[in-house]
Amino acid sequence: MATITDVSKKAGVSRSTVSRLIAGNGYVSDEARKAVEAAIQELGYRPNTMARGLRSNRSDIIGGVVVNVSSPFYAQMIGGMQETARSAGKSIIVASGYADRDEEAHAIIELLDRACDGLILYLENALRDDVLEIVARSKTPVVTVGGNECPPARARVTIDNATGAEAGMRLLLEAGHRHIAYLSGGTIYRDTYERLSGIDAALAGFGLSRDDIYVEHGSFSETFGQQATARLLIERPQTTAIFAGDDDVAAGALLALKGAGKRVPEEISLLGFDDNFHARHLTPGLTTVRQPVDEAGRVATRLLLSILDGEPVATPIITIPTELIMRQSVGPVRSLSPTSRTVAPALTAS
Amino acid sequence: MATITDVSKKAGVSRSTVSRLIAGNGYVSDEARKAVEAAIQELGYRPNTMARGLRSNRSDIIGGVVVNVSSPFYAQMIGGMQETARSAGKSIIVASGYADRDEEAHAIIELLDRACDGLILYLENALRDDVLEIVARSKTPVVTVGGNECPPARARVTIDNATGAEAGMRLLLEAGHRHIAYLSGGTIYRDTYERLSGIDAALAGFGLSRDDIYVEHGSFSETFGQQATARLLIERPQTTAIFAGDDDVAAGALLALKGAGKRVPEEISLLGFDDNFHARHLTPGLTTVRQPVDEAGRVATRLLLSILDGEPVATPIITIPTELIMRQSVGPVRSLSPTSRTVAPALTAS
DNA sequence: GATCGATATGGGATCGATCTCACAGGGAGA
DNA sequence: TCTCCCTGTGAGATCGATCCCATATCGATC
Repeated sequence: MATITDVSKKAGVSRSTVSRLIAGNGYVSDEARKAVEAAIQELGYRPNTMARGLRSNRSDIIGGVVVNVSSPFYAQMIGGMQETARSAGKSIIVASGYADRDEEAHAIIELLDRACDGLILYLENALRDDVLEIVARSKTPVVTVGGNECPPARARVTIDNATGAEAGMRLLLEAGHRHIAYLSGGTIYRDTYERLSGIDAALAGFGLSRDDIYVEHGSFSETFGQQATARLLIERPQTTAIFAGDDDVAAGALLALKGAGKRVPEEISLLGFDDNFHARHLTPGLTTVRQPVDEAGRVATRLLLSILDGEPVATPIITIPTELIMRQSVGPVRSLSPTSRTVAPALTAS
Repeated sequence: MATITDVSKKAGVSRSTVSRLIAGNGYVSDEARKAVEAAIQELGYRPNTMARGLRSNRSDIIGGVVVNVSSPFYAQMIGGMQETARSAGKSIIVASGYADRDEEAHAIIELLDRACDGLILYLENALRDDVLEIVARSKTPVVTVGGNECPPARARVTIDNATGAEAGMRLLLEAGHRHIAYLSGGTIYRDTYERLSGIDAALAGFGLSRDDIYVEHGSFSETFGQQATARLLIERPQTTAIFAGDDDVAAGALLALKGAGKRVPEEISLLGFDDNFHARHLTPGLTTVRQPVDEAGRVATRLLLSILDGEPVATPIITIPTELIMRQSVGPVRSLSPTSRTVAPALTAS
């Protein structure tokens, strides 16, 4: 591979001049510029990233940690990150934290070793103390997405769980539902509490409180949705609507409902959260609160890029709005004859 | 950050000794080893990746190009790659090629600029000539996955499309179907032809040929599946089974079938290909040919790692077997009374 | 006792860029 | 004319590791 010295020799200038031209700083005469550009072209010269990085202490690599790169949810976020990073000439290395504190620690340290210019973290646990110190010492700027708060972060991107959950709950209440079950996710997540506060707000708007609905905590998984719903059908048969903590929980709930021969939404309404990849493929299509996770990835990356450019971060917390996606799984309550056959509810499909 | 010189000073040895210890080659006395290890511990020393890379011309980064990192299909593959690479102490940078020749070229060049030790490519187009030359000149080993052949590749991992398609078609034939439509993907993919050859083989086993079924070429998309199926229902109402080019096509087909009030599998059977993320979430669960794409990612990475270790590549082409996943969308043909209500077919659910 | 190989260590060149500093020429203003 | 600033260029130090080579010690073998 050609080096900068080869280029400088061919162009009859010094390495410094070539370097200045490439970096776009300092003075370069038109004559020199042309000669160097021709030499670069002819030799097919590409600067050595390592040498540059060693000297300038920049790698042009952004590190990302998500729960699991294989999951469609995070894949979307990574897509958003990559798109944005690419337009700034940076690449992305992602690692999985597998929702495990030590795995997350390992992933972060690995990324720091790679001299990432900055980190975007979607963690499920608080940072281990030793890692916290290492991150701080490295002075690598950090932006977090979703999840819980994380001390070293210079900025945080969250999705507006509260308003999303509020809109979802209001949808159910406006459809006349009063026997509502909320199958929440795990209690270790900030998301969970934010959503609950939104639910409270919606309930309050109808003169109700959380005591007027049934709330069960579990995990963000299909299994939980299925098991909790199966239990629910036996213990609380009066339930007319289920609000699932996320679409996985909703998918599980739907399996249980179908298994019990319940028609959705005629007999029971089902509302999800996330707008996962498969939400629109469920039957009936799942009405859900969309979390624009790709947008979160883009925003987080943009934030990090501007921090790297030395721009002051105006708003250290950016909240991304959710969106209610209307499909077919929520319908009006049938209070008098809950098992009677009804026409499909008049909600817009998407 | 502490450097190797700091460590050597603290331990009272030379940098060379520290370097030898870390690299694990050359001789280091027990005494020196202990002193150095203590110093490393105390200073929290971590070798500078850039400096190491510059000198040794290794980055410990593997570059990957897939069609689209956001897609669940490729996310799975990336997960497999990452898992394997991690255990060898390497990281992965992935870029999207968006099935566009120039985008793919751009992605590859970007990865080469990052001095990736090797590349894993899942491309949809032949490499641009100039890129081919650059890759060759860089001597970076390349492993390709799926898709078409790619000249610079030292090894290739393919998924056994032919056998998979053969097994799928045989399933339909054994269930008694004779009016079969195959909604194929795009004609630019090698996959397409491999699957067709498998289909031919299955047909031959029943004394039939491709002329005895209906084949339509389109693209690997839900839209194609939906439109082609809608057309099919009008123009070839005798069809009793649809074999979709992939699960997206199948999802589209299912939408069209439901839209037309057709019951699956009672009135018409539907078979997919891939075992996409949402295959099991469709209703009915989609019987499909599983492409173990995560395994392909793992195998490709393992191959690349052994090439990087200088091991001779015994088998330059590795074929990964597919697997028939039995769910509920394929049933026996109802030749006499195609619209009569039937019980669910006796196939194993998964 | 000389030779040889294995063990152990350090010195210094090197990878390919960036970046600071010194310096030169030329035009403007005092 | 002298000074000062702007433009333009190159020499050389530097980043933090690796790696080749020289050297030293020690025990075994002839």
